[in-house]
Amino acid sequence: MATSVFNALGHPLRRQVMMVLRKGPKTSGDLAGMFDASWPTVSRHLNVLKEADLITAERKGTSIVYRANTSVLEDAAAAILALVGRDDGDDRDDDMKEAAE
Amino acid sequence: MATSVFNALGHPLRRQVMMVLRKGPKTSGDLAGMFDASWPTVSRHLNVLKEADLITAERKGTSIVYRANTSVLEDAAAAILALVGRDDGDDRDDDMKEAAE
DNA sequence: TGCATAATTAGCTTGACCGCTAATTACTAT
DNA sequence: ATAGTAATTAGCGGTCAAGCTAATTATGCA
Repeated sequence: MATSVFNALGHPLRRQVMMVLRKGPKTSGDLAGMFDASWPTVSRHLNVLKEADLITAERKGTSIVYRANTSVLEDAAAAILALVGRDDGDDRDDDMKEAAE
Repeated sequence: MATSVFNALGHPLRRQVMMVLRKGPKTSGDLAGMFDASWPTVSRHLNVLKEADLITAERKGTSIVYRANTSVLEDAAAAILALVGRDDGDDRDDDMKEAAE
């Protein structure tokens, strides 16, 4: 889960999409028109964000409306802060072998 | 900058390294011994983290000691929170064309 | 010097990502 | 049914990430 979110955010265009979407919903066409990339390219980036659950898609007549999913962003921020150690995590287990995600 | 940080965090093993390092410095050998991956593989992951400035490396005799760079993690968390819009960002500019990183 | 240990770099293979154009699906309206 | 607009999927070429083993560099010590 965290992996897909961070990978999704690991592309400038996708972060810019999130920037736009945080101010309100937009259709795929709206978003495609805002960037230099071709429409199909933007469309695939949107799909990456959707797979990471960072945005939701809803058909509205002939268009598809995208919305930001802020809760997942908050979770991601929390995951990073957990890495900082601010919460003084008491993870008494230093053996990471085959304990992957 | 944000791109490299998010991409670095977009791998489970690298996040686990950060988890370990937040509790204190470790040598490359220590870290390599904690995971299933081969030493060279771990070494390259460490390099990715270093390129993203998430960790620092310092030679200590025959070993190399790695330390977490918490400030970059905090910046990353802040970057995500900025995407959430909690700060009510007044970015009056919706034209993203050729304004990449 | 010469040997042993620590760690990285080199080289290779596999699989994924990114961007494009062209083709296809989905829906609306006439 | 047909045409038109919205959006995604298919397919292609190029590049980059991830894993391994083997080779190389760097340091410490007898």
